Amino acid sequence: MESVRVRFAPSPTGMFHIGSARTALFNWLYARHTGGTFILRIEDTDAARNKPEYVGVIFESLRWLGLDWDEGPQPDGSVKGEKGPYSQSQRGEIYRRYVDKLLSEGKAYESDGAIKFKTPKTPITVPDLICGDIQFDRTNEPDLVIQRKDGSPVFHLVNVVDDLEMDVTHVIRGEDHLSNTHKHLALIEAFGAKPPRYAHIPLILNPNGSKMSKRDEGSSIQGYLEQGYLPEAVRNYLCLLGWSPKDNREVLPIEEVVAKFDLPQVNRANARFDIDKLFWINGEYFRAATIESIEPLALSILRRHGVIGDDVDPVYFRAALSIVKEKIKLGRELPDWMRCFFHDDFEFDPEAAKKVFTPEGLANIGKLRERLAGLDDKNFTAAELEKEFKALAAVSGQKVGALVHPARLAVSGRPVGPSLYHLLEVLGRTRVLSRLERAEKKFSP
RNA sequence: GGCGCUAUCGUCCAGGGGUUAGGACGUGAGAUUCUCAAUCUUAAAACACGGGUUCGAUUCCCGUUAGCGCUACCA
Repeated sequence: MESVRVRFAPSPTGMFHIGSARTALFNWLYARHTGGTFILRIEDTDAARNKPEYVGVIFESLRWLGLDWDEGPQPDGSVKGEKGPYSQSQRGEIYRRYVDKLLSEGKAYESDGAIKFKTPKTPITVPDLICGDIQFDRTNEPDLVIQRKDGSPVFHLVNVVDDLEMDVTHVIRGEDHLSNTHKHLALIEAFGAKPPRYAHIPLILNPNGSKMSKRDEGSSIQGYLEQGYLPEAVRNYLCLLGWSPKDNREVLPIEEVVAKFDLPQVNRANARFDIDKLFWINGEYFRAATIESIEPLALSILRRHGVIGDDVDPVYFRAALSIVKEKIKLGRELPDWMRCFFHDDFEFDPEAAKKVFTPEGLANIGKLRERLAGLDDKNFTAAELEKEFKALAAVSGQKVGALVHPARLAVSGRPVGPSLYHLLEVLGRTRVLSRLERAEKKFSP
């Protein structure tokens, strides 16, 4: 049995589409499952749309998703693999050779300056690992342009030639190519070569069922990166679009997907993109993540939003992050939740202030301040603070919530947040006491 | 228009000739908690339609409809 060789062949257009990400993922999964080779090839034949510098977007997106490739151009400028070059813009000579071969054998001809391939008009069967055998009646199939008037080769030609030259054994690609595959098979036959196996995976659609295009909301991988999604979560979600572990589980480690993944069980129906489910999966990963693993993400988002600068006390930062992390699902929520740890000049939620900073609420803040002032720095811990709150509630005959809510708003400006006792501990005695006093003065009539 | 693919809760995914058609997200209700999140309990929610085949079809076959794709000197 020959070793599996699959390829992912994106165009450097400047954005990395979520559908491309899934195609790359399924290729990668199949390569890793079979112990085969995953090739990255750059399809940059369309000079008008592609820019060399955009190749970096492809590298970054693949690496962010954890999809490593065995052959192809590398981010450091080197090239791995013996079947290169891996950018189509550098393979012009190879394509010309194939076109000449067709020309000299009378299988192609010139027409208005372009070169056309004489498409056979007989029926053909396209065998597909996911969709099964599909028949195409080619009686009315027009001849295929394989080289433009300007001498550049078209997609169908380069795609087929590259797959042949790179010894690709399995072509795993979007279903939008299914109806094109008979053309590729015809070309391969004309070259006298053995075709790869094909597997067409269904498309990702918008929530409304339309095709997800570049401009659609949520179609760009960079968008997820910027919003603070975790790559493992995005990857996990993508695995579930068209594939299933069949045991009703949703969150599962990639190693397990690699072990179980196979082509015949890939679903044949298009899937709609469900951002709510991705959000939920991200929350699962977020909560399970260690502080160390999300710290870089948190630092970069908070810096980008001006919540912190370059000099942050790492111990204080981690303490704050660890109590906030339990409450949120997405990195993007961090700035709002963490501002109060690093800034005194926060706004008070006006609605909450109206509701909580009542005369009673403010009186409670005063009582709290007196009571908490009795604690020293060493005793300013969540456990001790909880005791104090409960004791004060007991002596004043109130529910502890009557103390908690004004206190939270006074120290953070927000009606929601992490566990209050932990919040107070992390903020520390000095900040807490001065903020309690400030709120008391500011909101007293 | 022609050709191709597809069709199970709103969405994603199981299932499969006889099932109370299962799980997850989301939604509703309740419990718990200092808020929120989480967690727990619970509810509503689907086999597109019409013909066959069969004792029996959501499952197999055909058709219809709908969605998507291809039909470029785009990829």
